[in-house]
Amino acid sequence: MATKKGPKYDQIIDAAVTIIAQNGYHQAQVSKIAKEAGVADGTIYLYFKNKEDILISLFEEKMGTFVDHIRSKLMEANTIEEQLQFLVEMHLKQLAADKNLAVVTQLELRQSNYKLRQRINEVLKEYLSVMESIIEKGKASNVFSQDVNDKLARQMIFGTLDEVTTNWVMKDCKYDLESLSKPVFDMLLQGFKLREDVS
Amino acid sequence: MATKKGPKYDQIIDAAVTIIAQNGYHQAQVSKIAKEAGVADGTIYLYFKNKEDILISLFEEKMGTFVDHIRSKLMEANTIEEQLQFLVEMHLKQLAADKNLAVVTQLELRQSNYKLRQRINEVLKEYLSVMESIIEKGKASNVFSQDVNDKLARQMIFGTLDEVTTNWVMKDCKYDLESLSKPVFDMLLQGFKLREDVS
Amino acid sequence: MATKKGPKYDQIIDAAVTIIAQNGYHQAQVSKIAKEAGVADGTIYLYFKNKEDILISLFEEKMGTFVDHIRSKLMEANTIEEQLQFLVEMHLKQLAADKNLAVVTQLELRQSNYKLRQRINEVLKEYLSVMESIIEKGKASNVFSQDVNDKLARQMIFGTLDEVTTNWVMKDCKYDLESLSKPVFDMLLQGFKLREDVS
Amino acid sequence: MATKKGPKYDQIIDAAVTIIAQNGYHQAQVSKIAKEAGVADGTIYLYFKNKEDILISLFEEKMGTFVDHIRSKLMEANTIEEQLQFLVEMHLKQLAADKNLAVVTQLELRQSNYKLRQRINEVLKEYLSVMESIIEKGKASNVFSQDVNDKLARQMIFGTLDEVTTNWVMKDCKYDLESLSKPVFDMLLQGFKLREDVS
DNA sequence: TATGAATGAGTTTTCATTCAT
DNA sequence: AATGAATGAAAACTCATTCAT
Repeated sequence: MATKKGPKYDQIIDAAVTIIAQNGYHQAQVSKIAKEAGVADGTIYLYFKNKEDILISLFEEKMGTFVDHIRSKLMEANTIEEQLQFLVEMHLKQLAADKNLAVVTQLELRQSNYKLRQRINEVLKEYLSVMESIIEKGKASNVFSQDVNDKLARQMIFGTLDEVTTNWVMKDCKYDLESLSKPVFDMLLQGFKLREDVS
Repeated sequence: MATKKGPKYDQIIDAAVTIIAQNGYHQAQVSKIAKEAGVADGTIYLYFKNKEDILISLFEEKMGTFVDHIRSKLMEANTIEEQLQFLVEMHLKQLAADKNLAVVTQLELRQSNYKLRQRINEVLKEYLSVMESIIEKGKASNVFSQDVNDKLARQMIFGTLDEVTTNWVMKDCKYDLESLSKPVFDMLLQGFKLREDVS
Repeated sequence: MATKKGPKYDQIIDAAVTIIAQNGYHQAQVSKIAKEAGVADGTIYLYFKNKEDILISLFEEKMGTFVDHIRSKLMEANTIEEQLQFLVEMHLKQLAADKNLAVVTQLELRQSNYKLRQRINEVLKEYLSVMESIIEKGKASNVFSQDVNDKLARQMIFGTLDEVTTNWVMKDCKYDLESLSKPVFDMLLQGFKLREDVS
Repeated sequence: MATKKGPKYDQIIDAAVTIIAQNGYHQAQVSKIAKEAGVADGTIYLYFKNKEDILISLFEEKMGTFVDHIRSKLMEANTIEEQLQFLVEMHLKQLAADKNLAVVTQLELRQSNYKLRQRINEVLKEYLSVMESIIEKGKASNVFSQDVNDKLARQMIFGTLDEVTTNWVMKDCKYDLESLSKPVFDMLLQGFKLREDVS
């Protein structure tokens, strides 16, 4: 069984990111990943239960770091507005910083089967709860409108960030993604803010 | 070659929706689709060039109707706000009305390969341009803020609607999707509206 | 069943020669032949039992004419030598005159299955017996050596002519085939002639 | 890719000869060959790029041995006549000795497509050049007539041997092929020999 | 731990032939 | 006689996973 966390564990995950980004999900055979990682095919199975497990682990590892970075940045925020701002900034910044990873998470991993995608969604839940807690606090502190539906608001944040990033990846990462955080943040904030004059 | 548009053309497309929704993208063999459509395997190839062509045609046909319905509804709108409202309503309403189709477009077809997904994106472009023209008109008539970036706003609309619908599908369509149009519309509108007091 | 010999019968056979020469044996679908002949697919089956029957008939018709021409030319010959000479000349001349047919008989039809090739051999028998009768007469009139084995001599004639023609076809009929009849005839004649001094 | 030359490489080639001889070219499925060779279907593809590659390799391997044997026998020849005699003898002897192989090369492999047949012709070239060098030396040493055309003479040798062997195979190898080498050799030699009295 | 040769299940597509009109 | 839409059987090849060394 998978004796996780040798030095090769990380080698294999990084090789998977590289190979999937280069060849696409359906052309990322285990043997290619093994070769890129510099190990034998069989060795993969000492660290991962099966191919799906590589991809899930890849997502868990990378997403774990991703969320940790966001969370620690949020600690620095003094206001709800800043929390939302930092989240948007960090989301785009981190994906802009690792284009291979962006290609893999935004395009390639979505070609995976239903089962894998449900596991991915579970991993995402932690991130989504970070978003929801910002919404809740925003409403509690009367910065956001009470009319805002927590779950829908979270879906708007995630859906927008995801769509913005996917478009950037599909345009071959040719423009600056990070600089979009300010206008994206502005629109989201306006969408949630307390409205003086809602009919 | 594909002599499109007999009565069987539609039979096959509808069979494809049913089979993909029931079995998932990767378990939707041509022979299953043929059986569901009540034709022989080979007959499929009188109407479609290959399996990929079935899926592209499916998307084109259904998306065509989808956008047409939205467009004609938009004609009835008297204000920009109503246009955005009708678009959100019709988007959710139509997907709520055909759950099989929703499963196929939100989940299954995204497992397709890069090439098919790029064709899908081309088909989507027309819909996206409908969204962008609402943004443009909103800004031109000073209902929306000049600070709003057309493309980002469009990505927010689409990303939000897509995420909302995907979540609904992944929860097995258990709750009422259509009733979400009002709060979703509210958040989006707030996000774009002219702001009295932007810092 | 095949009501042979309408005007379309010949149209179809000629279409078959054209299509096979242009596309190769394995790319010569019945529907292509029908289209070239200007008839519907189903019409083919009013004149031929099946696809194989087209090819056999093609060979029979063309080979019949081929042998008839040779036979009538042989009537003009005054000596055994001339008979052999005329046979070689006519063989090469006729194939040189219809390159499509040469491609079909020398290359494409040989890709057919064992059964068809055996039928072709039966059709060839008549031609082969013409060759053998020349050998026999040559030996009877003491022009050819008694040591010559009838069947082997016939195989040498046919094998040589066939190989010479096949090489010409495989070189895209780029050189003059007919002019080879003199040297080919010379070699064959020498091979059979009475030898003054056989060791 | 084809990591040629394990013990299984030869097993598979021999299995292919057996299966093709028994079932015919078009009934020689990869799975049958694999079963006969005692390996899994997939194993075939560790040694051969595709099915065509099996057949090409089969021909190359067997033809290589075939020509090598002839060449080394020719070294023992003291005269041009003996060279021609040995070539004829060895050609017929080797095919007579492996009837399966004879069936495959004389009948079945000729049903292959144009591309494969052209590869086969390339492999044959080496053998044909052996024949041509005999012709050339025969003319140089004034044993053969200067009137003999090198290429045509080679075509006569090959065409004759090929036709003789094919007839034998089509008669189910029922008679003795090897014993035909003497009369065949005699006719060929006469065909090429210096003629005292050529008109 | 590590290797890598071997396994074998699974699916799209073509095309000769039919038959209702 | 003529049509042409519909039929349905049949086979090469890939690649995740195993296991003897």
